[in-house]
Amino acid sequence: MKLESKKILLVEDDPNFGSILKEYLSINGYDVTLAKNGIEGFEKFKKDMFDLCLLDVMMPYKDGFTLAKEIREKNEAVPLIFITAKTLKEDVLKGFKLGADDYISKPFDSEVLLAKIKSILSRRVVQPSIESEEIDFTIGAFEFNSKLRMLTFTDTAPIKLSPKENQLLRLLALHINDLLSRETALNKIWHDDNYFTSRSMDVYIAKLRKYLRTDPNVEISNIHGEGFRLVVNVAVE
Amino acid sequence: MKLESKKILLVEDDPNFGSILKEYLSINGYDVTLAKNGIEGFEKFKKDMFDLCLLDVMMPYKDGFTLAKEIREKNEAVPLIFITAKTLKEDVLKGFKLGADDYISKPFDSEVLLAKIKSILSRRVVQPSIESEEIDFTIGAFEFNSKLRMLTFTDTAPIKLSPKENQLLRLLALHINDLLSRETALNKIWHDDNYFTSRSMDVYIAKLRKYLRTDPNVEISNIHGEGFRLVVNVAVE
DNA sequence: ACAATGTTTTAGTATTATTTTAAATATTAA
DNA sequence: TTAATATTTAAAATAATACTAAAACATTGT
Repeated sequence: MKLESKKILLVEDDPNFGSILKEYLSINGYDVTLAKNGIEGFEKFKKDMFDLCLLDVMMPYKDGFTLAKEIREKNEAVPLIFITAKTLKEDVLKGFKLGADDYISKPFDSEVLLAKIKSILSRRVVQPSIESEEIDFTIGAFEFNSKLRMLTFTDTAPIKLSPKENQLLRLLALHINDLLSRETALNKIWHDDNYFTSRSMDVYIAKLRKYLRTDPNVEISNIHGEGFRLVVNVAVE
Repeated sequence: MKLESKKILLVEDDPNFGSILKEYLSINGYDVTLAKNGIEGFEKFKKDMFDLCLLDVMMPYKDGFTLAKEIREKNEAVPLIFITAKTLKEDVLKGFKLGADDYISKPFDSEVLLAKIKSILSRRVVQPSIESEEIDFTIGAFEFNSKLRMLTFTDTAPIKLSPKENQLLRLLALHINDLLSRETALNKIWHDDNYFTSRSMDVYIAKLRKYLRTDPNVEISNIHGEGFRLVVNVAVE
């Protein structure tokens, strides 16, 4: 086991197949954690940091898609590869919509899987994991806790944000006073960039603007054709 | 949503299949260039910048792998997807070894291909091809931020620039005190050099002149028959 | 399973921003 | 002087965004 080996979370309910695959990947230099169902998979995911997740789609209790959704809520960047028994087109597309990087159908050639994993990991720039840990933000007179999804204005009752409102405000806050491109936001939050997701995003921008109106020094300004900018005006004496 | 569509190079020798696929991708918002063999493909690759290449493996004269190798020599980052007629394991592995991001075997479902393309493009880290010093400019008494498209004159409210105004001012600023030829500007911004785009550019020159009038030491001067020059006069004591 | 509640998408209309075209006038080079 | 090139303004054409309300979907608790 190399010192800096990449960590893979493998969630697979078939114990036989699971342990063989784990063994194979380990031999090839990966640090593999095996979970035998979606529930256990999510537990392990929360406890540790992984470079890639390999998720079986068909599992009892909690299927791979549901698990993927939960994982995406915690981490929008970790690469996901789905393992599907049958190559059902709907399943494949559903996977991509959830932000999959790839899928592979059983039975598959282990060398091919290995090549895919390598390809995906090699192309990824190591994300400054800080981004996934930024939780608290100060936006003008607001305090925003993205973990609790709460936006608080000085001693008034906090506003509860919906998941999408929260993700969008968080992205804006991470780029405060700077451009957050439509493309980035759509890819990170909606995992798709088209006319409809774009309209949907506009609706959320309108909602956030409404919340943020309480402080006149805070605004979300549009950069036509590019994206949005969360601006905090500093009062000048 | 048609601003800045992603450019795809499609290299496919079957003219029928090629044009259908090109049409399909175009409808879905991509700017597709079709080359009918590896030689033509490489020519086109050298002439332009692409966001992704779709390469058929089996082609006369120069196969997809050879082409991929040449492309990789020029550009080690551009995503490659191979289209293989047969799913020969050796071929697939060879593709990955050459730095493929994915492969897809004929016949394939076009929606799945589209999902893969989206996934790959959305995950690629937007390489900061623009150096940070190429974002901020000082033009006389102005500060110009080309990322936020803002032109600021000492403590007055910043002027928001439109995309074209912004691109043009940026090009002028990059060539400050030097000639920016009409041809260069038209090709870089309008991607076309004809009578009408030239008139359009004149309109933008007029707009920029209006903005820049605030500082009498800054001017855009014309070089008849050649182009324009952004001049900053240094005050002489 | 059901209703109640919350969330997200879709749809429609209004508004605003941007780009191109047109036209009238001015300037320059030869 | 004259043909080509440049300058400007205004209007027309196109495209992107704002916002609201309703529909569709999902979640939760009973």
